Amino acid sequence: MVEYVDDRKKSILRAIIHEHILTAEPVGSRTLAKSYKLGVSSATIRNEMSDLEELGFIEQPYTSAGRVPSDKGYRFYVDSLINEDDHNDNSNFKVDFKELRENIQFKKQGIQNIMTHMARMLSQVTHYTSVVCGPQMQKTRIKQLQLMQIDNKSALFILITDTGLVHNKVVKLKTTIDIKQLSYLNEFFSDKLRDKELTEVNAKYLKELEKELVHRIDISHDLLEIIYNGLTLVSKPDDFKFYLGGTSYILDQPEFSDIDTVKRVLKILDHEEILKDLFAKMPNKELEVMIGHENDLEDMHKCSIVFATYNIGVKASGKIAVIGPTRMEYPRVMASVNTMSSLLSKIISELSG
Amino acid sequence: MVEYVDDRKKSILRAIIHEHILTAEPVGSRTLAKSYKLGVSSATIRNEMSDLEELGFIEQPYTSAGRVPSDKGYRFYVDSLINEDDHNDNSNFKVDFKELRENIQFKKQGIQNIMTHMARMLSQVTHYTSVVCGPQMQKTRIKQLQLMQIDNKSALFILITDTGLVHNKVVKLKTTIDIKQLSYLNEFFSDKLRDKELTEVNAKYLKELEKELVHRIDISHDLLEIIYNGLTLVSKPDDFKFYLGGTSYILDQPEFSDIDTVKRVLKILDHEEILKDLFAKMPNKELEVMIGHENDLEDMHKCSIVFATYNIGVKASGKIAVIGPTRMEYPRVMASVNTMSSLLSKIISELSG
DNA sequence: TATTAGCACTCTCTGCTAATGAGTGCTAAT
DNA sequence: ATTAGCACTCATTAGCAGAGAGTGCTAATA
Repeated sequence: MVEYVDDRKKSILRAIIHEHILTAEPVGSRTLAKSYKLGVSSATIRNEMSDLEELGFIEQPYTSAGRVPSDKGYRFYVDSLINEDDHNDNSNFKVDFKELRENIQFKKQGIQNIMTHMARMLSQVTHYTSVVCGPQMQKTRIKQLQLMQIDNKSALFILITDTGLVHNKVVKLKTTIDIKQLSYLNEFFSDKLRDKELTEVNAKYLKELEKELVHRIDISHDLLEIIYNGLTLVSKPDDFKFYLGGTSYILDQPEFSDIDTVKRVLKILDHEEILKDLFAKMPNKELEVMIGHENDLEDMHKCSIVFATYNIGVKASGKIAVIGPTRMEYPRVMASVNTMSSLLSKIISELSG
Repeated sequence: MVEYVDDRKKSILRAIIHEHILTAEPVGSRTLAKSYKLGVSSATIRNEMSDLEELGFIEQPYTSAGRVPSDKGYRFYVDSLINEDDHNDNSNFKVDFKELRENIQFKKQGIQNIMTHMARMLSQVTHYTSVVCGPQMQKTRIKQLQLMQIDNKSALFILITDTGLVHNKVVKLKTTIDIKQLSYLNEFFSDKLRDKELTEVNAKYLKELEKELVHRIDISHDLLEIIYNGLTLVSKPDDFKFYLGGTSYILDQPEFSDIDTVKRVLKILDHEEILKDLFAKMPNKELEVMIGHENDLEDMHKCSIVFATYNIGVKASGKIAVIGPTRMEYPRVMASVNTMSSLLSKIISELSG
C-alpha cells in the first residue's frame, strides 16, 4: 500500500496533468519520458503511475490506455503542486488590464453595465465561460431616500444606500399630489428612515409609520407600499442577478464535443434558479476552486469552477466565477479570477465613493 | 418549364414542409402519400416534387434522397401558405400569458429586468433562442433633469425623458458643493434643457451654456461634462443592449447536432457587435421573418429569425426576435413573437405613463 | 534494492467491404 | 393524367482485420 507522495511522484503527477491539459488525451509513460526531463525511463514512470493510480490521483479510461487525472488528482495539484511553478502566465493579460479598467470606469455607468462588461472581459481573458453575480447586500443602510415629482400623479422614488448604489422606481399614485405634500413626505421619510438598515424597515415598522402619517395625509398607504417594495427589492437576500460571458467557449473544449454534455451545461447556465443554488453553496472565501464532482450538480460533474468573492466595503459582496472543464489551466485562471475580483471590488467601491 | 403553382403543388409543398418540420429528415413521396390525405399516389407526388424542385422550393441533399424545403420554399410557405391554416397553435400559450403579464408588471422594476424577463419568457414559450433588444431612443425629449446632493463632493444626476425612462448617475465633483449652488444649478438646467430633444443638446450647445455659467459658479465644466455624458449615453443611436433567453434551445435542434455549426451560432450570440449589425439591418416592420440566407451572416445561414418591432409611443422603438433553425414552426413562432411584442409595447408604455 | 529493457497482451481506432434500405426516375399500362 | 412496377443510386450500418499506443510483468542490471 502506497501512502507517502514523494517528490518524484509529485513531478510525475504534475507532468501528467500538464500534458493532459495540453492535449486533452490520456497520457502514456513513453510520452512523459520523452517530453519531460524526469531523468527516469518509461518503465519507472509506469511503476510510479501504477502507484498514483492506486492513490486515486489518476485513472485509466480503459485497460491499457494512458492515464487521465482524476478529480482527486486535480485537487491535489491545486492544493499542493501549483504554488511552486508558473505564476508568470498572467503576464500576457496584464497588458489589456489598464485599458480594461479605463474602459469600465469611464464609458460604462450603472452597476448592470459594469457587471456585463466584467463578465465579458473575464471570459475573454480566460477563454472560458464566466459568470458574474450581482452584489448582495448585507447590513446595508439607507443613506438617502427621496421622492421627486414627475407630474401630478406620479413621482420618482430614489433610494441611495451607504454602499453608494442607487435604485429608482417610478411611482404611480391613485390620487394627485402637490409639491407641499411631497416635500412634507420627503422630510418625514428622511427623518424616519435615514441610517436604518434595510432589513430593519420591515412590514411591521412601516405599519407604524403609516399610523403616524394617516391623520396628516391621505395617500400614505399607496406610498408606503411602494417604499416597502423598493426596499425589499434592494435587500432581498437571495435575489441576485447573473451576468454571463463567453458562453460559447465551452464548445471549444474537446471534452464537450458531445452535444448532449454541452446541452446539459448550457441548460444550467440558462436557468438562474439553478445557478442561484450553485452559487449559494459556495463558501465566502476569497478564491476557491470546485473540481468536478465537488459541485452538487450532476450535469456539471465534468466542469470545474474557479470563483472569487468581491466586496464592497463590508456591506455587500458578490461572486465572480469561471466555468471550464476539469482539465482547466488552473494557475492561469486562478490568477485571472483573483485579479478581476479585486479589480471589481475597487471599481465598485470607487463608484460608491 | 413549370411556372404556375397550382393548388395541388401548394398542398404538397405544405405537406413536405410540415413533415420536415416534424421529423427534420428529408421527406419522400411514399411518406407523403401515406400520412397526408392528398388523394394521389406516390408516383404522382414524385412528379409534382420534381416540378417543385425545378421551381427551387425543395431540394435533394443527394441524388435519390427525399426532398428538403429550400429557403425559397420556406419563404413561399411563410408568404402564401400560412394564413390559410393553423393559427390555433398559440392557444396553449395564452394560459401563462396573464400570469406573465402580472409577473413582469409587479415584481420587476427597471427596464433591464423587464427585458431580461421578457427574453426568458419568449424563449420559454417558443422553445427557441430569443433576443430582446433594448429600446432605442429617437426624438426623445428631456422631461426633467435634476441634481440631488449625496454628500458635499458628490451628487446624483437624474434624467427623465418623455418616454418615462429614468437614468441616473452618481457624479463626483472636484470641488465641494452646497445646497444653494445645487438648487441654482437645478433651476438653471431645468430652465435651459427641459423639453429639448436629446440630440439637440450637443457639445456645442453645452459650450454656450458653460459660458453663461462660468462667471457665476466655478464647477461648471465638471458638471457640464457629466451632463453631456449622461445625455449621449441615453441617446446614442447605435447603443442598445441585448438580452438573451434560452440559448441552449438551439442544441435541441437536430440540424445543430454538429458541434461546429452550433459553435458558430453561439459565437454570434456572444458578440454584441455582430448582433448589433444584424439587428441594424432589420427593417422596422411590425413582424418579419428572415429565412436562412436572407441574413448576411455566413454562420447563420442555417437559421431563421422571426422578429418584431415594439414601440414606446412614437418616441422610441426596439426589437424582439426568435432565432431557430430554418426548419422552424413559423406559424406558432410568428404568433408568439407578435403577441409578445405588443405586450412589451404595452408594458413599457404603461411604465412610462 | 531500485531501475530498466524487453515482450506479450489488451483495447481503441481506422479503413475496408458488403449488405441494407429508402427514395428516385423512367417506362409502360390504365 | 395517373399509377404500378422496376432498375438504379447512394447514404448508412455492421462486421472484420490490421495498426498502434500503452500497459503489466519478468528478468537482467547497477
